[in-house]
Amino acid sequence: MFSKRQQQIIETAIKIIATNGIQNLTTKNLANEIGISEPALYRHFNNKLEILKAVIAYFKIKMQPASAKLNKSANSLNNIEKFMLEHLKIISQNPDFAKVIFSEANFQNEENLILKMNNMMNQSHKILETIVRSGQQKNEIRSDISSLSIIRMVIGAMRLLITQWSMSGKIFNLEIEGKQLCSDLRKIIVVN
Amino acid sequence: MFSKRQQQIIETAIKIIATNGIQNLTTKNLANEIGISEPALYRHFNNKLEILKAVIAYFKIKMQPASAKLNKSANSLNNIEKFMLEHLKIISQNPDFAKVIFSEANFQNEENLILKMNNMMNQSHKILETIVRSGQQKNEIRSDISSLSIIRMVIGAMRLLITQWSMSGKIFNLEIEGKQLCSDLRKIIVVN
DNA sequence: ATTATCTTTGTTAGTGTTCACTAACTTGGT
DNA sequence: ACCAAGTTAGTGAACACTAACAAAGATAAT
Repeated sequence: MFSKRQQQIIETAIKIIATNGIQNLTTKNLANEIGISEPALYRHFNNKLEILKAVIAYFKIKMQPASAKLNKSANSLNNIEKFMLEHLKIISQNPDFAKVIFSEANFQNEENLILKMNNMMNQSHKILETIVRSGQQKNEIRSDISSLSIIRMVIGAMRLLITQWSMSGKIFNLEIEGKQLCSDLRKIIVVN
Repeated sequence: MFSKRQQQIIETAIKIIATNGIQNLTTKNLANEIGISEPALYRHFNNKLEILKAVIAYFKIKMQPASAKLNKSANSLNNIEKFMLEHLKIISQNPDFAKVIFSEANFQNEENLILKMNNMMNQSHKILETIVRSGQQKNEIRSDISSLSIIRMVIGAMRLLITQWSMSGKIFNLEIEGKQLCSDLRKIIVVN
């Protein structure tokens, strides 16, 4: 899909956005950071927008394993736990992702980028929705609260946790804190 | 605090950010939208950064009433509900806020702006923390889950709801959907 | 094995456009 | 007469991107 050089450009772009903000992602900074000239970038991407699109596609590829590991037949509470922890693990291993991934607003000016970003997010939501719904049917998850609310709590809390981790300068262990959040979420949605 | 003209500049800046993204907040667009010349802006703010600082200060002023209405002696669950609904009400009445308020990443390049934005957010968190802690002490809120997790669920779910509302083009009623989320949150944290 | 050709990937130097901001002047109210 | 708040015209710097050329490696003909 992406050549070695393209991957290097994408990863460097992510690094720049994460450390200095998207305003500092200029062709000049990007080329300097890699150690090539500006026009060399255009041998690998048609324009800057294509680079941003590639960044989003790159996220998608990297995040896919988090959902792939789910086993639909397993206990739904365990699946939610796995869903959360796998996501947190990937973010934890790719710290630069955190700052970029929740800054949808940064891509606001380009219709296509918003759509791509939203699609990526919605994909995760839909997977979680399937788990929650089946959990409620199997009477593993309480049904006196709407599945939509549960999804909003799970994803909302998870995203906030990641944001807090990123904003704090990663002073706490994301996966450990995630496990605490996970077990608390489990307690409140489980059927007694 | 802010003169009439300054307020107009701030509100127009928010409008531009909300509709076209922060990349389109240029002195030219801002001046054109107001109907004055670019240099006229500089009669009211020293530079563009001061305008962005004013935008954040403006949010702070507008959001304050949401916390001011809380009654510390009241039932903590009612207080949480009021906390959420008052916030949603203000966002609902100022739809442009939504797109700007959660785009902290946009201000990433300016140290001071991040700090100001974070302070604003943390203020809300601390107020909610006080409510939750006292609710657990009064045995109105269950204590087998950490207050931190509860705060993350409440604020996380609320922020996600606002994001979804904003991203969807406001196709649903934020306050009605908020009430549903609120009552579900209440059910799961209440002591039975 | 050597030479010729093509393709890929890089370079230097420069384009027009847009940016935030300024100098200097004007107008209108007190 | 003064001062706040506007104007026109223009600044240098930074932006994404391009034209033209150079080097190096792979392929293929001699």
